[in-house]
Amino acid sequence: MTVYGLVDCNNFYVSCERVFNPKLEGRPTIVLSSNDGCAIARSSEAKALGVKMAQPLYQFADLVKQHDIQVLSANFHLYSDMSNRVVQVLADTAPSVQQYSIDECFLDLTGITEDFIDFGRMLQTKVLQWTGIPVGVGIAETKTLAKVANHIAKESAKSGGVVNLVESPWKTKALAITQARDVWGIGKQFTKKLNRNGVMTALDFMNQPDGWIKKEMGVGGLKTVRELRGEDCIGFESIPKPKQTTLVSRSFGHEVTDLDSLTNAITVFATTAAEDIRKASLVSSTVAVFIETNRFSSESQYAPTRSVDLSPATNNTKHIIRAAVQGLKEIHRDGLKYKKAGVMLLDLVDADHAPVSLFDQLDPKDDQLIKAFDQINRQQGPGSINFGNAGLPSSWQSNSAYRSSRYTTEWGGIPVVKA
DNA sequence: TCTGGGGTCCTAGGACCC
DNA sequence: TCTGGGGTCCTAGGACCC
Repeated sequence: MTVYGLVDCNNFYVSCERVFNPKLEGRPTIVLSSNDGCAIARSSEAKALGVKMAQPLYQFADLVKQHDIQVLSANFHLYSDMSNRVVQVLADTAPSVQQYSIDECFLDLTGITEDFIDFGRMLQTKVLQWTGIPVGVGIAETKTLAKVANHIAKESAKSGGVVNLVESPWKTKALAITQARDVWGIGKQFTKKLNRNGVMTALDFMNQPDGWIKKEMGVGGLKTVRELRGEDCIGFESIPKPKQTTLVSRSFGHEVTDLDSLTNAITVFATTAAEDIRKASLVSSTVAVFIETNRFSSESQYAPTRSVDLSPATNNTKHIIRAAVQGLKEIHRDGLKYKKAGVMLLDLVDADHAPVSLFDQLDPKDDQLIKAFDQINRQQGPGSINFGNAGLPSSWQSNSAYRSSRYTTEWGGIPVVKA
């Protein structure tokens, strides 16, 4: 039997900000999504004031004023660096770690001989001490149950942030106090369907017949219910699977109409996406580009996507930009106001196992060029050298009015201690 | 005025084949 | 009016996650 731990950072982005700005401690604080759109992280104080997850800023601007809520733009360089530090501490401490998201890790605790609660508390203390990030820990026989345990750990002050459901007499109680909508794998649509049928709690859900669940929720629903019953259906993966797609997209700070500005944005996105897959030693055989008018506007919408084949499969910025810009030209229509755009790289495969066609013509200079490109940007800093017009000032830049420093990833951002 | 970004998996249905 | 039956493969879209 496997024992799973789930370590989840509390209000992760807010906690990262607090590490470097202790004045935020105890004050209602939120972090906004890119373009300063919605609240994507809320301190407990902000939650208590009624700020909802993913709520647009303009909808609670009054609350911000009334209660002096501290508002920050997202600083993903900082968060992903802090995330790596947390994962590192866990990896040094637990037998095996699987990073699940920027703020969550599953642990394989099989074989741990000491008391699980004690082990959880030790992890909590160590992560807090070494990184400054507070975490909660849930422990159980399946990942889905570990998620339940973690959820309870967050809600219940008594737990001190650590809950163990392994062979626990409280398991049934735990499932009875967990709402169906809080179960991992049950989202908005399924919650509606379940509630309509009188299924309100995780326990209710667990007691539904398999046939009904399969019919209403497919094989995914079946997996979830079995996991709740204690049957391990997902398993532990210490080696992450290579990703299959990558996406770089942004909402624009202002509406954009001209093809030049869109070309600039698409060039920047394609550059980032290509760098992304080069780092992972992957190549793509399809690039897809999309543009969108404002989807919240009452005016008619236009949101086309165009895929362009790359042959041979590549991670070369030059080829990827060329394909993306070609796609953009095919879908761009004059006279529309665009609010968002993006570049996707699809069908990613390992660069060493890339399919090669008989008719592909490879230019050895391309390879040298991209190596030099990466080297210059590594030595001189990101964006020192660019393809096309990617380095020019642009009219589409996303809003980011309240961003903190890149404390841990840029020389200029390192905090200074004044004597 | 203002509304995120980045992923995964599953399924239904069409195209195509014999 | 009537209109094979299966297979496979691909894609779009819907559900979920953080």
